[in-house]
Amino acid sequence: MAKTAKEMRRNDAERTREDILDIATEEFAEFGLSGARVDQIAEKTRTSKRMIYYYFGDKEGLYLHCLEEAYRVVRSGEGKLSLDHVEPVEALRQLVEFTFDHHASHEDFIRMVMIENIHHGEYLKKSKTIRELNRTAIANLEDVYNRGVAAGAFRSGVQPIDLHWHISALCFFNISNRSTFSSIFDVDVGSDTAQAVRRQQVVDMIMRFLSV
Amino acid sequence: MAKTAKEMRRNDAERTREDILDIATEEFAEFGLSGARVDQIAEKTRTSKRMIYYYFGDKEGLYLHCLEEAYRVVRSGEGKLSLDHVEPVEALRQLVEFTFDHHASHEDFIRMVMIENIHHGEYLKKSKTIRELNRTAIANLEDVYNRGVAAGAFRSGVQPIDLHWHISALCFFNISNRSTFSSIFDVDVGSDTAQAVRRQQVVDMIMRFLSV
DNA sequence: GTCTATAGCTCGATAGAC
DNA sequence: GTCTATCGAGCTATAGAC
Repeated sequence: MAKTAKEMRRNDAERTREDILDIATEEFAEFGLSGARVDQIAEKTRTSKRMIYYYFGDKEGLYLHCLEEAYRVVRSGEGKLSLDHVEPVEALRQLVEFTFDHHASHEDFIRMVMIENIHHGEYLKKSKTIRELNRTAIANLEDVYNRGVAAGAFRSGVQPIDLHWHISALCFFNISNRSTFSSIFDVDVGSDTAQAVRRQQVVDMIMRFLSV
Repeated sequence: MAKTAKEMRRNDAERTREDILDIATEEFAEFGLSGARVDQIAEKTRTSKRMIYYYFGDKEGLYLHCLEEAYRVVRSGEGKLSLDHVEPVEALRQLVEFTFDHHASHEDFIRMVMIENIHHGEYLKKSKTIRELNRTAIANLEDVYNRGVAAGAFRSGVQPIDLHWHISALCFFNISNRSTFSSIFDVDVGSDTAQAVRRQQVVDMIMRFLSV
């Protein structure tokens, strides 16, 4: 079915918005909120600075939209994991490995979260969208954990949110502090072999944390 | 003994430098390298913008000196721990608790490291000083770990640097991602009770990681 | 205190679909 | 005529530097 001219134009508008968001995310992730330059973002898009202000109001509005988009991408990736019919120990292992790999392949997301923490989370606070996106992340984990406790595989008494905290901490730090850690200890913690060891250790650590 | 006029002046100069460094660290830690304002730093010191450029060359030079100073403060704090005559399990517990508490009470340091990671560690790379400061941090840990293995309390085969990585990850993330984590899950992860639980869990996690 | 570059931001206008 | 997406030029404040 042929699109009407109006739809065509709306799609173009939508593509323009997405183009701006993609480029802006790269720039904010690389240089931070204050370091990123609206001029630079505009130059890299196929549109103009005028359109950035037209669609997003100001630099901070653009940043907030980029932050929301970054969370959306990551959580939608997590949503694709279906662990309902996997036995709990194996399910948890898969969940941890997935988080580790996913964070490693979404460095822009990690950097956006770092930057947002530098800003004391003030933009995230404004976004109902992001909070809603994350609620479901805990639900999956809680299900796996509860099944594991019921099966006698995990000790009881651990809060799902605490478990999530530990998984996040290990997988997040792996990317966020790679530069300084490598530099200080003169090792390349990002190398394939180093990452394989790290991945195994993180899984091991979470498993041991839950073992009875 | 009375100081000569020349010594007095040197002390004043030293105090001026330290004053600038202290204020600048606060500003960089709060706003980042690009976000911090030289004007603002100058205004908060008891000296002038002219002196900042006199002592530190430019904004980036000032930033690098602040980064070095932040590492110096933290590592000198760690140096005060003497664990040589404490039995290994207890020594490790103290070391983890110390790291946890120390990071929690030096938020500016955490933020400087976050900011430096956003900059891909490019300034840290330039600083021989910082790398040298950190070498000794591993040595203490290695001694405790080796004694634990010899005593049959820890499993063998763990690299001291990996152990350090895990301790750092958990203690660092606890501060670095506090804002976004609290916001997303509508909990105050920084509250006293939450921190007490977290501290215990982190110790537990490291102990379980090393248990035979 | 002063200089200069540049940052974020805005205005006026236009082309094309209805 | 109206509305929406778009553009280029330019304004104003302020940053780093000396």
